[in-house]
Amino acid sequence: MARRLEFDFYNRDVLEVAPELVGKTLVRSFNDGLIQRFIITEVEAYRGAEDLACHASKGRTPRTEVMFRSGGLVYVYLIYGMYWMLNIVTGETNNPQAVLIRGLEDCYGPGRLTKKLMIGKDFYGENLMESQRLWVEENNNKYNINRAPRIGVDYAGEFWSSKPWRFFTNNIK
DNA sequence: CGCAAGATTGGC
DNA sequence: CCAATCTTGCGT
Repeated sequence: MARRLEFDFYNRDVLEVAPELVGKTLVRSFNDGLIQRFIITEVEAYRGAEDLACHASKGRTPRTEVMFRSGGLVYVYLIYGMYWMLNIVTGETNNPQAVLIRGLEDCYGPGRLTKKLMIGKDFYGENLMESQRLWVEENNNKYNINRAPRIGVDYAGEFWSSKPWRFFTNNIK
């Protein structure tokens, strides 16, 4: 079994953490003992209060509060009344950042993968360094990383929506 | 307190 | 192309 990623991995700038999360293994453990592992294939970085595409640009609210904490926690929110978005908080305290998990091997789409992994509201604030039901493991295989603009953030204006803060690999399906 | 919009998806 | 579906943040 591979090593679980710890605090020092997450507590860095999101632009360092996000591309390194691609190729790592997301692990979901269920009550009945079933454990599922998926390689992360696509992510997006949301970086600080100044990033108008980042929810934290709205300030510290009940929803965005967890992003203001230190790295390694989970930020989940409901979009379009239907889909839960899974994010991993990064960076130091009071520097609101998060990585949106957009794709896993065999499962593309941020709304689809949370449905598949049964991740919802009750994962808000989950500690990936201690959780018994969700964490990320090291993966020593190397994958090439591609960069592209983030998806669905035109509302933030071209300056922010054009930043190449989506990271993905095509080594894996 | 009302309301418009949303880090999406699947169906027509 | 567009409806679904409901939380959130902001304006009144």
